[in-house]
Amino acid sequence: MGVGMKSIIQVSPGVPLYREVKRRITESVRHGEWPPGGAIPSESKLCERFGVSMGTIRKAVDELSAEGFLIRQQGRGTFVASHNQDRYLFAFFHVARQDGYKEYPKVDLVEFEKTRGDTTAAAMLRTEPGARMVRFVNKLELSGAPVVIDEILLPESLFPRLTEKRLRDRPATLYQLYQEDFRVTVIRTEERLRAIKADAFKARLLGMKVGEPLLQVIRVALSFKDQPVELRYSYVDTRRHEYYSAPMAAS
Amino acid sequence: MGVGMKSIIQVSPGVPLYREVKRRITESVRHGEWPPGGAIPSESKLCERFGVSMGTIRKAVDELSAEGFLIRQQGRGTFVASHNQDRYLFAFFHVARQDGYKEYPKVDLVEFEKTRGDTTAAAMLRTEPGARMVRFVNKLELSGAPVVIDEILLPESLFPRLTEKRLRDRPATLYQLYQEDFRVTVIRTEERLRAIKADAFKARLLGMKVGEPLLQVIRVALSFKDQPVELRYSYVDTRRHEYYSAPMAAS
DNA sequence: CAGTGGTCTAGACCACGTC
DNA sequence: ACGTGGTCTAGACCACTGG
Repeated sequence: MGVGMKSIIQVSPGVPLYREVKRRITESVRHGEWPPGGAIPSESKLCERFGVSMGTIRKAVDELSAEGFLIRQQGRGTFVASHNQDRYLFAFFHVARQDGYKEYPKVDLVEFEKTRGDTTAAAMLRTEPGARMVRFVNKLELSGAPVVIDEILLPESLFPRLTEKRLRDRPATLYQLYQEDFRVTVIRTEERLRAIKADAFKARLLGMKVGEPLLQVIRVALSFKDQPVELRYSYVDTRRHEYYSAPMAAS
Repeated sequence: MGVGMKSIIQVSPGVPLYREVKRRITESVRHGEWPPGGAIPSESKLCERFGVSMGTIRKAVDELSAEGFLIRQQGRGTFVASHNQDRYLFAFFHVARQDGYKEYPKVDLVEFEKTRGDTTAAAMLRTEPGARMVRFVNKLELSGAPVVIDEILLPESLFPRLTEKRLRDRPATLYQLYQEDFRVTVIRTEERLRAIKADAFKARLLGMKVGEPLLQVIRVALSFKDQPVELRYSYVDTRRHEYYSAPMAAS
């Protein structure tokens, strides 16, 4: 049938239709039309809505679901990914025991303050230098023993009125809290790793000697359009645990 | 048109056609019909060959190219990924200077022996315990200073007659050597990381003090069907460099 | 059973590379 | 001009989920 009838939606020349469909779907989610965890319209409904054919809808939804943003379930529908789901419990937590056993950590808030980001933090979070930040430190225990310290920096502009109390209420995961309380959805992360010596503060919290090796993970969490939303320094005691890197594909 | 005419290729019920097409394409590459770096037949040719429609071919090639196994180039054709390409130089080398500068390391072979794998190595490489292995150690220099030590274990069954001389000839990358000399193609890797103390051997090679923190990367390289083909222990001096983890998607 | 996503077809035109 | 992959259409049947 070739190009067929004209589509309802307009795109600049050179922009594929399915990209515009992807953009519109993410827009609708961001604007709250379809909440995290909820279903989006069926593929045939989306055809009508956007005036494009099934194949185009499928290509758009295929990619969004490969990016982890939508979740398809045959026979049920397509859902907006939510951090409030089992599948997310270990998606961003990569520490496991050396024998491979994975468990979810018990989290304790040990510090909380409002501060201003230094130049490094401002650069990594793409805020102006000296922007207001929320800074807090969590201690993570596995099988009752402390294994990880997380130092977390959030731009206050994205997380207004985040309180110490809210963090002490033990949200299932931080990224779920970001999503539900602040409509900030973490899509992916970038990480850099180093081996460092434990300082007095970390050694005390982790029950190790000063100077012992510690795995440092510098993580930037990114939302839509690669906007950085969280800077996190993790310190992992790898005497009995390991850090699992995501599988590296050849591409 | 619905199910249309019957396809030439047969599949067990429940196995999608495009999966069978994927399997056949990888088979043809593995059997040497289309060499790494070479072009595979055009999509229309593949339609005839497999007796399926373009859409099905495209879905198969889409996935193989997302897995990094094929490379599409509009207007030119589709090629079998080869480790002998610029894009691969940093695909599996994740160490960069702290300011983000990336360079390709100068490699020196410092040990080479034929040995037998211990139980750990045998388990990770899925060989029988005590299988013959080739073991060698490389020292990697960046900007003239040693930064990484690689200890590499290969099952001799996959790499027969690999000689010390061949490794000293400075192949562009090891994975290129595996591919060209032994038809072993690395598709992806799995990595686990720890922070450890430098021992005397590593401290000497890296020009650091014994006991200084060192990043250990335990990597298993996998080929088709997730067959493990290489076990590598990397030790990275992260005083001036960092280890970049692959981006973590939400899925 | 009706509705969803999953697979598949047989075409068409477009954008790009090469000659 | 020609062949490649990239996009898109308008359908069809299949497999699964839920009432």
